[in-house]
Amino acid sequence: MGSEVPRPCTMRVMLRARAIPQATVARLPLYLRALREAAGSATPTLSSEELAERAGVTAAQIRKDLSYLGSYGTRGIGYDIEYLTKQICRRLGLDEELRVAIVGAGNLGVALARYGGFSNRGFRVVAIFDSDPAKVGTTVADTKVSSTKDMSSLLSKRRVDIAVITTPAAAAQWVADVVVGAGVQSILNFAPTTVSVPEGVSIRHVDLGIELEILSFYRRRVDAAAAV
Amino acid sequence: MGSEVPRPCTMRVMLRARAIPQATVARLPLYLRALREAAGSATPTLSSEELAERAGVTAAQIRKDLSYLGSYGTRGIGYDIEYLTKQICRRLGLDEELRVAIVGAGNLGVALARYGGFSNRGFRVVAIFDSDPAKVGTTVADTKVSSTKDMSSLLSKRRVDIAVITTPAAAAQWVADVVVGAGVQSILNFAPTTVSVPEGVSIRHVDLGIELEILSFYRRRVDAAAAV
DNA sequence: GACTGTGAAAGGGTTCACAGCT
DNA sequence: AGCTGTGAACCCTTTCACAGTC
Repeated sequence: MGSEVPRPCTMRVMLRARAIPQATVARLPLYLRALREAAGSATPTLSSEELAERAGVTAAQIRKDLSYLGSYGTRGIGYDIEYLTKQICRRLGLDEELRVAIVGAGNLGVALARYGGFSNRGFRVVAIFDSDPAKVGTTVADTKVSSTKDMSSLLSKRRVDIAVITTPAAAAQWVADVVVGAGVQSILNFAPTTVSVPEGVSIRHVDLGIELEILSFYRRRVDAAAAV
Repeated sequence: MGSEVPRPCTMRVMLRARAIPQATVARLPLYLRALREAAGSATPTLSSEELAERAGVTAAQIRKDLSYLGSYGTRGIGYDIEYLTKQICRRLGLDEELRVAIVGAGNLGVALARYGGFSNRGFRVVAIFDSDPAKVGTTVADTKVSSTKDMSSLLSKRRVDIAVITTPAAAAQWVADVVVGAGVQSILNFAPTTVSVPEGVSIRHVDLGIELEILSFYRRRVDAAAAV
């Protein structure tokens, strides 16, 4: 995954609780996913070791990470699946529905709009935009595609929390500027280019080509290992 | 960024050159992208500061990272765009075409197959698989969709380097097992579940829901900042 | 006995600051 | 003068090991 989020100074904002390290924040959703998978299992509790196994990290890591949230486990027993799930959700701000807009109704944009993983995780796609007049007015996954000309007004009217950019690289910075101008403070960028945003706005980058290029590097190393 | 790649021990394999830190490897593709964007510019060279600006990192970081590759810059001048591009490509193993298979011809799989960013970056989609008989035989982006039953044989016959998993979560582990069994050593997993692979196989995870959940956390923090 | 929570130690990664080249 | 390359300092993250609790 590509990513950059908080300036160190943004973190210092947290006054009350222990600050949660970035690295931990990035893993909490992983634990959440593992907990949901485990929700149907026989026992209502889970040890750090079992959770670690499911999430693909070490048990010590789990315990350390969860300790930043508070003491939600029981010594000698483990963690209550349902309770821990609720606590992590709360800490991630997932206890209220988050409203998502997708900008760019190309293949990827449409794929994301139809992606089932959003709705059952508390996200709702409330707007889809495209600059192509032929696409404007069509319906994708129960949502009408709007013109990018109307972005500014519609973004605030529909109270969008997160904007997902799936336009070509050339349009990405412009889209980000408009979106930020409309008050959106969180952006997920799939366009293969660097996008800059003002202080206080969070942006994460996902570049499919980059993921493949990183794999390419380690492929070579593996070959070398085989050759030794 | 979702991801896990090399056990620490895998790194120790490198005998000849200075080992390149993981964090640096993950940034090299970023520099590559920035260099390509700068390729059309007036000057044939670029300072670490200019490159940093384009890639969204600090100049010191650029210099440190590039120093792991060798001394490819010129003091007082900067880096030659074309030469540096070539060197990074070589180090990432991108000087030969890499052959990609996509498993799962749903919305996301099709979007990826059609994604232009692959071909112009040296990747070639040579196979697409799906378990749905209705999809098998159809053509997506000039490639015939094959049955997942034929994966094992086709993966080796077509010399696939990297497998991309875009199936539902329930099928992901099975797909990974088959793919690894066929000799593929690099996997990019989009299924929202943890997949385990044997030592020596590289896997990276991209989970769209997780990216949104991470953004959700920092959204809260930003609100807190505004409130202070 | 089993398992969590956490200080302390170890390990990586980033930033600094400047020596060294052109 | 301008900019790279790099040891050293700093900071963040992970791992260890064990005290604390059920």
